[in-house]
Amino acid sequence: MKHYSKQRETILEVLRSTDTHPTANWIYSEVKQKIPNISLGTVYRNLSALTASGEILSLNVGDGFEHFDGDISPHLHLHCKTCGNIHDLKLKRDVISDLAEENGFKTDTSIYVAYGICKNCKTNN
Amino acid sequence: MKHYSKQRETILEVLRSTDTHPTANWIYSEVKQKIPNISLGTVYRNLSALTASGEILSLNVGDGFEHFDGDISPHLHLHCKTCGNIHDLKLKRDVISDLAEENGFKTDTSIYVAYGICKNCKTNN
DNA sequence: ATAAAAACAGTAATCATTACTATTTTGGGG
DNA sequence: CCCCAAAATAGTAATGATTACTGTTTTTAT
Repeated sequence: MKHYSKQRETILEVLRSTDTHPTANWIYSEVKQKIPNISLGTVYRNLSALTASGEILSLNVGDGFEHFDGDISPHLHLHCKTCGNIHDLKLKRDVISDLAEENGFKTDTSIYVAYGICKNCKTNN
Repeated sequence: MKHYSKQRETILEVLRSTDTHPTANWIYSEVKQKIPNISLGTVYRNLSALTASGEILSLNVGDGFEHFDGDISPHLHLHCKTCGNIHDLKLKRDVISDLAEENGFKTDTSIYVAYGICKNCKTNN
């Protein structure tokens, strides 16, 4: 097990303790409660490093923000255009990645985003 | 069939004539050859409108640019981290969207991106 | 033909992200 | 324990893709 800086460990903790797919800025404000003088640049740098090493996922749903996900198991992201939330749907198998591999593409990460309206928003409107 | 402005029609033509998943700026420079005084803002505005109406897809692979796709049939996007190209892989059925619908999420668009190394780059390195 | 609405060109502003710099922390020998 | 080089950090400045704004032109409906 690698040895991380306190900053990186706290960033990972914070990210893994939520399923809200937060932005860098949200993570920054959370981590700041534990490390008050942490820099926003440090948050960005560590999130980039963690993404590059495959420990977390980076997700872009087209709202102008990069979102991060501490759950790297294969799952769908359902982005509701009404409430704006990103819901998860676990997959038994990463069927899309399988398909890519069958066609000669060596995958290391796969991101799925479906856009529409979630169950909650459908029934409440 | 709706009546579009010359600008919007040209933007659609340009986008549909390529499978390179271009950026707004690339589309702008192409359309400029046909409409020399078109404004970059016009390109952005029309791409947004076309995306909102579902006539084209907006795609974000994490390179800092928004990419656009004139092909709205279900397919994977394979983003090669070596050559940077986005390759397409056609799907017979939109299995992921089906799964989302089965779970109560009403989809209108689904975007799939797999990250890795494409066939070309694998054999040439 | 005319007026209201929509789209446009051109330009200015925004702001999430990245780059930079001086300082601090870390880890490995000796 | 002490030294030094490498890595990480805090704080701040810069970047640049995208959006917003404004005055003008084009379209649409009556």
